[in-house]
Formats: sequence, C-alpha cells, structure tokens
Amino acid sequence: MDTSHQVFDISKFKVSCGNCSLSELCLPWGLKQEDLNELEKIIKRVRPLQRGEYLFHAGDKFQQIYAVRSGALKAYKTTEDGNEQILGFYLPGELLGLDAIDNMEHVCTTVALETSSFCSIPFPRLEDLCHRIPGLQHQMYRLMSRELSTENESLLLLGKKSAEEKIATFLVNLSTRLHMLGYSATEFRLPMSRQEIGNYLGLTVETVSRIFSRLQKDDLITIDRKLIKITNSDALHNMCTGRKYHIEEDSAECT
Amino acid sequence: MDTSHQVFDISKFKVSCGNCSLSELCLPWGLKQEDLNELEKIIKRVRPLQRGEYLFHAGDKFQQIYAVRSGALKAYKTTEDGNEQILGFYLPGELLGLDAIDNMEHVCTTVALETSSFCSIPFPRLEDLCHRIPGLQHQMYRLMSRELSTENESLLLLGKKSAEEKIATFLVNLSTRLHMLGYSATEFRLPMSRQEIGNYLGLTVETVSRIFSRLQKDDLITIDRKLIKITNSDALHNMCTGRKYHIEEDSAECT
DNA sequence: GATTCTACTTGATCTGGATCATCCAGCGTT
DNA sequence: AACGCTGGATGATCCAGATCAAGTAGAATC
Repeated sequence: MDTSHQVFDISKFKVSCGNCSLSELCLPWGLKQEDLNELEKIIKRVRPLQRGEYLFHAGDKFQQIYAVRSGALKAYKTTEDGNEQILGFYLPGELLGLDAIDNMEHVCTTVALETSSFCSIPFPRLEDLCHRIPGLQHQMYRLMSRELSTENESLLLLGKKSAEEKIATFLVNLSTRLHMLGYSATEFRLPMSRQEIGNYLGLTVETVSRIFSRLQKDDLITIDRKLIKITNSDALHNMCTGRKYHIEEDSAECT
Repeated sequence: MDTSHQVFDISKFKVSCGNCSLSELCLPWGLKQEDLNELEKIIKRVRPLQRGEYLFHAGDKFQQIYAVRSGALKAYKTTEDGNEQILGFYLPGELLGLDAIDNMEHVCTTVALETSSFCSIPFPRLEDLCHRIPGLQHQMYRLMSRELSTENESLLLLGKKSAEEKIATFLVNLSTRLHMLGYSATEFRLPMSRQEIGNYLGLTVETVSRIFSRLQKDDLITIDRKLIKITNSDALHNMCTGRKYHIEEDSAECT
C-alpha cells in the first residue's frame, strides 16, 4: 500500500489493543471489552525508532512504560569505567521501563537493534486505571513477576553455565520467544551482533564466534551471517543443561 | 521477659505495622493510619524458622508473599543437573515470593540462614486491598520495581566483574543494607558460608577464601570466621568498580 | 569495479580462576 | 582430653575462555 504521499503523523493512529496480535502476551491479556476500551484511551503509539535510536536513557525521568509492537531492542547499563553491560533483549509484546518505578527514573538505556515501533502508556494514568480494573492490576503484577523470573533465569545463566551452555540457552530462548510470536522456531534472523550476544552472556566476540562455528560443524545449527537455522533442536536443548548431545564420546566424534 | 511456661502460639500475636521498625522499608511505606489498619488485618506472623528450615520450595503453590522480619535467608534454584544457584540473600524488610505471581507457583526455594521470622500476606487479599488503597498498590509496584533493579545490578555483577570486584561489591552491598537496618556498616556477621557467597557470585569457595585473605592482608578488612570488619571503606568501594585502591603500584606493595 | 569499512572468523598464546590435594582450627561428642 | 567433623585456608597444577593478532567476506561509498 502506498502511503508515501501523505504526512506520517503517528499520533493520529488509534491504538486498538483488541485487534493487536500481541494482546495475548501484552498488557491487555484477560481484559473484558469495556476495560480494553478504557486502556486504549490512555495508550499512544510513539514514533518508530530506526536502528541505533534510543527509546530512553539511564537517568531519564520515568513517565511512560513502553510495549514493543515490532522490532527488537537491547537494554543496557553503563558501568563507571565506561563499559556496557547488556541486561536483556526485548521483542514484541514485552514491556520496557518497569524497573524505573521505584526511583521514578530509568536505570538502564534502551536502544533499537532494528526498526521498531512501540506503544507508550503514561504510568500515573495506568496506575489509576489499574485501580478501577482489577484485571489490569493483576496483569501488571503478572508481567512484573514474569520479568523477575526471567532475570532469575539470567542469573543462573551467567553464574553457572559454560560458554557453550550459555550460547545454546540463548538460542533456545530466542527461538522460543519468536515462536510464541508466531514466527518459525527453527529459522530466524538474529537482531543483535555477535559482540552484543557476547556482552550479554559475559563472553567475548571471539568465543561466541568460535562456538557458533562449532555448533555448525556439529550440525546443530546452520549460520549464514545473521540467519540462524536450528537443525538439531533436541541436541541444542540438551546442551542448555550441559548434557552430552552425542550418544558416545568416541563414536560421534568421527565426521 | 519469661514466656517459657506458656504455649507459644505465634498466630495470637497481633501484627502491628505501625510499630514495626521496618515499616519504612517494607510494604506499609507511605500509608495512612487507617490504611495501615486495613493492611494489618490481613497480615499474619508465621512460625519462625531455624537455620536450614525452608520457607517455601520451588514448585510450591503460591498463596502468600512473605516479608522478612528478622534473620536472613537465601533464595536459590536447583538446576537440572542437581546444582544449586543462589539468586540472592534476603534481609529484614525485604519481600519474598514476588516472582511467583506469574505462574502462581514458586520458582525458587527459600531457606533460613539463621533463626528468622516473617510476616505472611495472602496475595489475593493483598491484591484486593491494593484496589482500595492506591498507596499500597503503588508501594507494591515500587517494591517489585526495586527488585528488578537489584537483579539488574546482579547481572552486571556476574557478567562484567572480576572475582575481586565481585567480592568487594558483595561486601559493600551487604554493609549498605545492614546500615539501612540500623546496624553498623563497618562491622557485621556474615549470615552465609563462604561456599554460599561463592555460589552466588559464580566463584569457588577457594577463590572466595583467597580473596578474603588478600583483602585482609591489604588492610581493607579484618576477618574472624564470620565476623567482618571493614577497615578501609574507600578502598573497598573503589575496588567494586575495578579502580586501583593503592596510589602507586610499586610504592604501595611494601607491607 | 576498486576501495574502504565493519562485522565476523580463525589461529596462537596467555591467565584468572577452577580443580585437586592437603592442612588447619574450632567445636560438639564421648 | 582425645576424636571426629565441618567449614575454611592455602599451595600446586590445569584449563576454559580471554587476549592478541591476522585474515576474510559483505555491504556501502566512490
């Protein structure tokens, strides 16, 4: 469809959670139609971001929470010595900024990894609405609770797993989330660089690269630049928990 | 006071958030007296736990959240290969179980590191109350948000820091939290073993032990078994971010 | 279609922290 | 007071992953 001849004023678009394919994953989950209408009134779309553009910075005043509509982002903190630690990657349906409620300022920086669009929800109005809509309050608790569990998993990932296990877990996790969004679980494009994967997992680029190569050599995955194809899902899943993926050490090593 | 001759029925104790020294850190923060009364009605004390007793297990049905009144706990996950990953240590005023809201079952196991007491709050009733008391809802969001920030910090800790930086950060963090509770920031008892510190930080006991010894040799701390005394707080703080704590490499190395 | 740039790959070497192996100190038992 | 027992300290060695150092393949620019 051709929209190039008209001015693009995103705020004119009415947000329709009811028609949104993400509503099952996102804030509106479990709401009645009348409550949905209320929610839609306070939600706005914001201007889409291009790769490299920031949604918010650490230290920014907290006013909105954001829901990813499309695209992908990373959230990171900058350490005092100027290094960056990536805290997580965000895909459609996921909420951003929840960790800012406590101090009313953002604690991490979020930047688009590819062209991405968002809904923004003014937090004070959301809080107010939660008041009148029990289901919405409950969903907020659920989503915050889920993020806590996710971060628990990340702690386990960073604390206990070997480089190989980290990469396998990372791929399986991404695959699962993409699958929930209706994409293929076995064939997808990595929205982030090797550098960023390494940073997130506490590994160097070189290690990430080497392990990708090894996984490919062992026929668990196929890689073409950013394109990943999982060719032996069972083996990859086993690798997440450190279990051996070949039947016998000696018989499987022969090419 | 002598209570040894009477049956100890903890549920008979009326909970009084208004008089609780932790109320500024805990759920009641910012509530009006009348709202406090409402909250007090649904909060119960539970039987204190001895060292090694469990508050809840991963997989348990989620019904209550718990506030630590006294003592200390660890929360951990058991990996599929039977290992334990400690996710955090909890001190008075901190809430337990918030990560269970999403799936309505606990995702980690919590166990007392020393004799500890708790308040329990039935979550459905709390949710209901949050409805009627805006301040309480807000405080719930704040506390969950704070836990998200805390976990962010832990990710940074595990992902980027060296063993020495991890230990320093761990000690400073503990010191800060104890200080907020009114205890000394420079002299305290570690409620957990070296093993547990290592597990939490992604290090082995041996490394923890070695670094404790080194910190002592360099006069940053004094250790006697579980008793820690921070003798050079500035240096310890600097160490958290990897900055050098001695003026010059060569001049400071002389004992 | 040559040139630069950037993200990635691959090899060689190094090292922080793990692993293995004792040893030790405090403390509850008998 | 002797005896285990448990948690912690310390030394020797090892190795996974970091660091250093090239090389390469696509995409973007000229």
